[in-house]
Amino acid sequence: MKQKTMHKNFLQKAEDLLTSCQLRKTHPRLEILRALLQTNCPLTQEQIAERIGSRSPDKTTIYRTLMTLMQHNLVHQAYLKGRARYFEPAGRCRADQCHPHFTCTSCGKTHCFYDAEIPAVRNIPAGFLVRHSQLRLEGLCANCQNDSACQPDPDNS
Amino acid sequence: MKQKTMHKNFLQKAEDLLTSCQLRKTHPRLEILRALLQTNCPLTQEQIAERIGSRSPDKTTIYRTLMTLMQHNLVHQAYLKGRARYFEPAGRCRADQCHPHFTCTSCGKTHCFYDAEIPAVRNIPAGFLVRHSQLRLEGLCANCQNDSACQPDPDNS
DNA sequence: AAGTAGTTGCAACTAAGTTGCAAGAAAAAC
DNA sequence: GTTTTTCTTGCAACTTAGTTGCAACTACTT
Ligand SMILES: [Zn+2]
Ligand SMILES: [Zn+2]
Ligand SMILES: [Zn+2]
Ligand SMILES: [Zn+2]
Repeated sequence: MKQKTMHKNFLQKAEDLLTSCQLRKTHPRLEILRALLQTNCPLTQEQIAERIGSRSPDKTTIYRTLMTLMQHNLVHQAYLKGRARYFEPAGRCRADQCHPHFTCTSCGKTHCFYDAEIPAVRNIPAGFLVRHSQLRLEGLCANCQNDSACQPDPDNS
Repeated sequence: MKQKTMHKNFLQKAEDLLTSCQLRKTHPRLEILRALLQTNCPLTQEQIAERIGSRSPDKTTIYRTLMTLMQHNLVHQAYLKGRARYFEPAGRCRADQCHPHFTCTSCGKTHCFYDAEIPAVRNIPAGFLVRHSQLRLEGLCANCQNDSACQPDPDNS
């Protein structure tokens, strides 16, 4: 029951977001947006496809849809380790700064710190106009601190 | 003269760094380290090869050398826009935080803010042990603020 | 219901990075 | 200073992540 309600809500929210940007409410867009809204960490194209499952759109469509959603500021990228691009809903950040992302060096999981705040940076060189900032944090998550077998891995890139 | 002196110094520094890690002082390692030490912004494999010029090692060697240098903490990665990996000498950062990187949204150039400092982040969720932080800044560089033709480009990824 | 403009899937392609392995070069041993 | 050992390199082939062109399709408009 509760599941179904949440499900409905995310789909409804996806529709509302598309409407607000005057974008067509196509099946791929609704599914992709819903997948992003349902999770609380940034996802790659492949992870989005996995979560949608067998009805997932082609990867080309996923990338093109993400580009469209980024152009309309419904989605943005997080810059994490590794070569893949990570996407998440915009609108969980302030205009001048994204929420920080924490990646555990032991288990590799990334968490969004929605409520953490980046204080103003000191000693910005003269002449630069800073408009936006993003913070990447690394360390150990609660699980990996407790589990003695988990030690930070110095060469995971 | 001054050029030659600086040149000599960077090569000497590269040798010293390799010695300090008990790594063999091979031609590719010296050239790659020197290329990184000579510049003041992070470089991709391709940019390193360009700067070394015709005597540049194979790209496989460049990547493998960078991995080796990272394992010995002589080099680390910067996480910037785009798909390529960027490398720079370690040792221009504090242990708990890298120096911030500023990327101009208009011209795309990246600058290292060696002296800027990230104040402690507030509201880190309980249970997480933060060991390291990296800050990415975006905005307009001095040139692009003055040049009226330069406007921030919302969709350069 | 028909028209139109925007969207999708497929196949082929590109860019960035990795792997296996034989040949080559540093350092160590003699 | 030559030999031996061990580490390092270059090449070719491969993988992964993302992009492009284009014909078929579908959401919205009239
Ligand atoms: Zn962990
Ligand atoms: Zn996030
Ligand atoms: Zn600029
Ligand atoms: Zn830097």
